[in-house]
Amino acid sequence: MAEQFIDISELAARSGLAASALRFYEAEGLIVSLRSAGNRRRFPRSILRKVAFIRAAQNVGLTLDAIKAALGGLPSGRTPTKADWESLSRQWAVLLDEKIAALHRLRNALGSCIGCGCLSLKRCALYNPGDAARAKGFGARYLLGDDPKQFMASEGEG
Amino acid sequence: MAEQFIDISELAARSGLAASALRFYEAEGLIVSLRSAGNRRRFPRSILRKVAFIRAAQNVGLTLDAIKAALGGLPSGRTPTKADWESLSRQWAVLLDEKIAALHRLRNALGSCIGCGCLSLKRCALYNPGDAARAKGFGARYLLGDDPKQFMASEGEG
DNA sequence: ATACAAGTTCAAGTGAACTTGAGGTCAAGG
DNA sequence: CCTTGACCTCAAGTTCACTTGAACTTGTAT
Repeated sequence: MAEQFIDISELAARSGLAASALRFYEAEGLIVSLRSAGNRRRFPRSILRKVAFIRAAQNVGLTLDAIKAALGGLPSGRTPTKADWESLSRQWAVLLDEKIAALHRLRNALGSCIGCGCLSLKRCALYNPGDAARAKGFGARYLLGDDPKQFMASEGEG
Repeated sequence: MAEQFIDISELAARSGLAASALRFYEAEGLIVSLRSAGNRRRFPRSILRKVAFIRAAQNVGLTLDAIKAALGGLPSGRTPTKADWESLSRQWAVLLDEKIAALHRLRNALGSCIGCGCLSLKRCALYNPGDAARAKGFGARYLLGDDPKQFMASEGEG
């Protein structure tokens, strides 16, 4: 029933992305297209899945380069197989869990902050999650899920 | 005991930001500094709180412009008061809840995806959260928390 | 046949958030 | 006094993910 291929405008409409973005993705090697006699792009329907995949990965915080690398093992025409999905999904799930945990930390800090009287900043969870700053550089970054490298590096300071 | 003011290198160390980033923030009007006789920046200790505030806001997804606007009501030297914190914290809590919810949707989709056999893509939650695509443009974007405007605009299509 | 929307390529521009570099100043140690 | 290194300013460069514009071709409707 449905056409085998879709053109860039339909892909744009169905994916919610601008045509220019899709051309950009193709230029970057994230997606591939066949061409019509008149050189128009013809995308197989499976491209929708791939684009959804790309957007999802982006939302998990991956760069387009990283996504390309993740898809890189696949022969150019191929869309992700079940195994590809499984392995990538597991990796992403970990990233997502980390992101969610970081946001929860921030959310909770914010919750206690709302009624805490932040002007007595010694006790403000958002300002400083531990208690007083025991190590230099141990500010809100830990709370935000950033790599607390200074903290790790200078333990036993205060 | 502690000095009243800190210099840019200490602020950089304690906040985890590069000095160049802090100068940039100052140029953008997000933070303010006094100057020593020799024109070096002298930050009051409360700057740490303000920087933490900025980073937290950024992590919630606000742009520096938005953060500046949020802090804009404050007279230039002032750090956020309890009332400021409360109102901003509430706004952020909402944003955070939305972000967390979006990530949970993605996480759950991913969870069911891991074992779902994505090649039968009709049933893949990540590919299409509803069931079949009822409306054009209703791909992963809804799942990702993006504004599903096309969906809203073209109801009653499929 | 003509018009015109929608497609094409390629180069350049955009905006956010910084970083880097050039060229100069200042404070502390030997 | 002199060097060294941290600081200063200002302009320009960087990265990411696209968008925009110019110049041209194609497909469709009248």
